[in-house]
Amino acid sequence: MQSQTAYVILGLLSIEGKQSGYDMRKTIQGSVGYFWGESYGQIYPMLRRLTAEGLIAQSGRGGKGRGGRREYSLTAAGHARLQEWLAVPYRMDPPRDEFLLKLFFGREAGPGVSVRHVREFQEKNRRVLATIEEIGRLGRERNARHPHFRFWMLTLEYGVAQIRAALEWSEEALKVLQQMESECRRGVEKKPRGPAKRRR
Amino acid sequence: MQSQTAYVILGLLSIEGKQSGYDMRKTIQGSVGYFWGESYGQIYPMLRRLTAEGLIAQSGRGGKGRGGRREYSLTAAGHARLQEWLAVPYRMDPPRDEFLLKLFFGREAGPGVSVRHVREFQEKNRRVLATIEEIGRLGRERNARHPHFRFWMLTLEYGVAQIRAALEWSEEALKVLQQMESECRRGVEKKPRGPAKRRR
DNA sequence: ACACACATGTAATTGGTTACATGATTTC
DNA sequence: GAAATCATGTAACCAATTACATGTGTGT
Repeated sequence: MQSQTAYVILGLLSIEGKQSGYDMRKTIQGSVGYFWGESYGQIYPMLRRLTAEGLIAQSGRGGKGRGGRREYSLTAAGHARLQEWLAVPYRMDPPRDEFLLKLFFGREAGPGVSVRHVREFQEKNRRVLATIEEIGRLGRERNARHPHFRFWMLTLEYGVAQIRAALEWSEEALKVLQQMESECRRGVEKKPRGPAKRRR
Repeated sequence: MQSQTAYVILGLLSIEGKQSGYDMRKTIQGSVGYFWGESYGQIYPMLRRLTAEGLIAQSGRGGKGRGGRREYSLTAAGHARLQEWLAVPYRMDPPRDEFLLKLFFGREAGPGVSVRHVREFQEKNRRVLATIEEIGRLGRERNARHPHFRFWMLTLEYGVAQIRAALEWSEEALKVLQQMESECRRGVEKKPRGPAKRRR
C-alpha cells in the first residue's frame, strides 16, 4: 500500500513547493500536528525511496556527500501519484484508545483512579484545543487567501468539534465517577468488607 | 512497556474469569470493538508470553499437544499487574487520521473528491453508532447490575458523543464543499482553463 | 572557541497485520 | 462422513519509534 508517510510528504510538497526533511517535520507539527505525526526515522528513509521512485527530486545541490540541507520538490509523477491517492477511499485504521481502555477496566482499580485519568484527559484536551486554535489563528493571518485555506479550516473545525464534545462528556463522566467514589466511601464505612474495592 | 495487548487480555480475564484466545477476540469485538482491536496474530503469542511470565495460567487441560481449546485465567500476579497498569497515566498514541489527511490536501483533487470522502465518513460513522448502540442495548439487558456496568457506559457514551459531534460537523462540511463545487463549476463555465478540477 | 540550533541519517527493536496451515468439535 | 465453525498457531512482512551518531552553519 506504500506507507501513508509517503503521501504526507507528497501532499506537503504539493503545498509548500520545496522542503527539506527537517522542514517537513516542523511543518507537519505546525499544521496537521493534532491529527498526524511523523518521526525523522520515517521521513528520511522515505525521502530516499520516493526519490528512487522518481516521485520527488532534489532541488539544487545533487549528492554533495553527507551533511548539509537537501530540499526536495514534487515531480510530475509525484503529483499524479498524490492525486491518485487522494481519490481512493480512505481506510480507517483500527482505533486504539488507551484512555478508554483504562476507563473500561476502571472498576478493577476503583473510581479514584478513573477520576485521575479523566482529569488528565481534560487537561490534555484543553492543551490540544489551544494548539488547534493557535494553528487556526496563524492560518487565518497568513493564508486566508490561499486556495487550500477552506480545506484546512474544515479539518481544524473537525478537531475543535471533537474536543468540545470530549470535554463536555468529561464533565458528565467526572460527576458519575465522583458519585461512585462517595458511594464507595459510604459503603466502606457501613460494611468494611462491602462493595469490594481492591483485592479481587 | 510491554504491549497494550497484554493488558487487554489481563483486563478481559479480570472480568470474564476464563477465556480462550478465540473467545477474547470475540469478546473484544463485542464490547470495546469500537475503540480497540486485536488480531489472533497478537493474541496467541501474547498468551504464551503471559503464561511464561506467570501472569495468566491455563485452566484445566495442561499441555495436550496441539489443537483443542485452551482456557486461561488470571493469576494473582496477573491481577496485581493489571492494577499497576491501570494506575499509570495513559499515554496518547500519536493520532493518525487518513480521512483528515485527505481532506487537508483536498484542494489538490477538487471538492468533488472531498464530498465523496465526507459522505463515506458519514456512512461509516452511522454504522459505528449503530454498533455502539447495539452494544449498549445488549449490555443494559445482560449486565445492568454488573459492578463494571457504569464504567462501560461511560466509554459507550464517549463514543456516542464523539460520533454525534462528527456527524454534526460533517453536515456543515458538506455544505461548504458543495458551495465550493458550485463555485468551481461556475468558474469553469466562465474560463474553461480555470481552477483546475481534474487531470493534472 | 564554544554553544546552539539546524540538519541528516542509521540500527535496533517493537508492534502489528495478513495470509496461511492445521487440528478439533459439532451438526446434519 | 461431509461441511461448517470453532480454535490454535506461525511466518513473512511492514510500519514506526527510539536512541544514537554525526555533520553544518551562525552568532557571540
